[in-house]
Amino acid sequence: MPELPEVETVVRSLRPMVVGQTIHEMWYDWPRTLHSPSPDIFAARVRGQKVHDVTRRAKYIILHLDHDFLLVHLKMTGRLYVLEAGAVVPDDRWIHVRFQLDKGSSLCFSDSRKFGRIYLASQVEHVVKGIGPEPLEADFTPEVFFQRLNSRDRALKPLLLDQAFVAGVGNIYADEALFRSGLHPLRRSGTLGRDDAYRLYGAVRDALSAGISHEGASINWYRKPDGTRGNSQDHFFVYGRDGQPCHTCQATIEKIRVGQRGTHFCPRCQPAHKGSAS
DNA sequence: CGGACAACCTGGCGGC
DNA sequence: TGCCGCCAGGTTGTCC
Repeated sequence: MPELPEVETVVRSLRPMVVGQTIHEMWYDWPRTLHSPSPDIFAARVRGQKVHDVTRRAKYIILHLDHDFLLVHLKMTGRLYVLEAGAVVPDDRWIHVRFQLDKGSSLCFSDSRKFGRIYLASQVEHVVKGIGPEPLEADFTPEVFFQRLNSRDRALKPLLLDQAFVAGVGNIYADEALFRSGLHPLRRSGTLGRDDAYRLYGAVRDALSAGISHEGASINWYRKPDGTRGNSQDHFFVYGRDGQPCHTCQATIEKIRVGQRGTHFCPRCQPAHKGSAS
């Protein structure tokens, strides 16, 4: 579910609520959510540690503690939010982990599909391994992107979804970025010229930035930590718009399968290329 | 290296 | 209303 914009929105919302608070106790009812260390060790080790910052790397939410990093990956349906003491308890039967904070407040991890994972590690790198560049960071330049694209020969859609290639892009923003670039999802990465690559570079960054400015997309499960919805879904060009007219050219948006993932594109704005398989 | 597919899980929705 | 199959924002491991 959550991609870079959604995770970034959660991080920004959570940071002022949990920084400075201490984790006093941990409760859980689905052991597999606690990836590592094992639940009993996890609980003992996290107890008493204070939260100093909340940041993001790729789609991981990172809580900086006294001696460790607490990492949360929301996967498809995970939610992370703070419940203040005395607050109206939400009707949420999918809470699987709770961290008791100061003055009766708690940090809740809810996840209906139970794909989400929580880690406790002394180094972020022990958990986040082999991840590609952050697309919104300064060291990610259009020339670097061009070189990376040309060093591979893969359809653009699955390549953008590959976290080792570029961090944080998921199914929604991959489709949105490809539309913004005018490139077909099946176009082979090795066939891109410098101009194409630079255009895609800008499109990826613009799509992600727009997602952040709209506080993420709430299509189904995603909610901001305060329980409200993001608005990014109201600004999509192609995702979920199959059968509807393209905002740019009025052609009908199509949906195909690429690498087992639903893929939306405009057949007129993103024409097939001799270098693509369709 | 790239592609296909199964797993991990549950809920919502469309179709009959 | 009930049941069934399909779909879903992610990632990992296996096999070819």
